[in-house]
Amino acid sequence: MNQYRIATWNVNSIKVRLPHLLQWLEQQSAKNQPIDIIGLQELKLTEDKFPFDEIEKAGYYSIVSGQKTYNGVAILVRKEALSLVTQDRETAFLDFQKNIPGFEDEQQRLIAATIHLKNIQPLRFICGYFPNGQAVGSDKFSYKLKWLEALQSYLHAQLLQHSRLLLVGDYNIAPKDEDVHDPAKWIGQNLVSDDERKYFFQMEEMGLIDSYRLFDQIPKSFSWWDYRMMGFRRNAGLRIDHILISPALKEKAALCAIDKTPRTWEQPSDHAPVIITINQ
DNA sequence: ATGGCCGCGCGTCGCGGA
Repeated sequence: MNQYRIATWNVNSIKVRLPHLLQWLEQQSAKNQPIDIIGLQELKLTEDKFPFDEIEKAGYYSIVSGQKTYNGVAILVRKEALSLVTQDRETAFLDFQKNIPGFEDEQQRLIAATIHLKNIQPLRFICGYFPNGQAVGSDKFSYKLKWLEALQSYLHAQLLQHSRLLLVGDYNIAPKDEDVHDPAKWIGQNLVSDDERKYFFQMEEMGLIDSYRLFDQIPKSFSWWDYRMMGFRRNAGLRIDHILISPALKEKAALCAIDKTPRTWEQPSDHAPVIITINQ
């Protein structure tokens, strides 16, 4: 059976992490499990500085919404996986969109495109770098909630147009206490507070499914670990990177996993990639 | 021990990250 693998990864600077990205993509291909689409977050550079050529040499087309120093998101698609009619750079990403329509924002946090892979129906792929929020009650937290509010309306409209939709990225929300290494310590804090979790649950009420929880997972599985305090070695992490899928994709989902391998490499991103496997 | 780490920028500390 044909399967496709779709991933998300907050790379925390594409300039610094390009070798890791290329190594990881190569490693997946070598296992005969190539990543067909990947959403990247926290590029921390403008589009003119994005390494399009190196990534294309590795077999991927990219589209980018970049910003100096902060934020920035991209979608990569494996050229070989593209359908015959969308094999060119110009047709690989259809209905390409940067930012949430109608939401004025300097910060580059969202990018979306429709992608036609070989032998399967088109996928609407939305990649988001949700605001961090800094601290509950801060200005940045208000911005986070406004952004989440705008995202809800956008998603509602997108779901009406696209039955096969994925929303991937760094949500900066740990939806449940099982997604938190020490829930008692984190109670009510940024990333975990009810105010932001409410939006995650609203997305689920809209029909979106947290694909990671469709499958058995090891307890205390996380996607981010603080650089400080030996977070990774102590497994003091949070699960804040997610792949939500629309109902039409639920029966097609075969697996969802976090790959901690790149987090063990020298000079890693603080986030690990999350991968969903979709049956044809 | 509530800190400790990173990446970035006209930088050699402050900010943002989560």
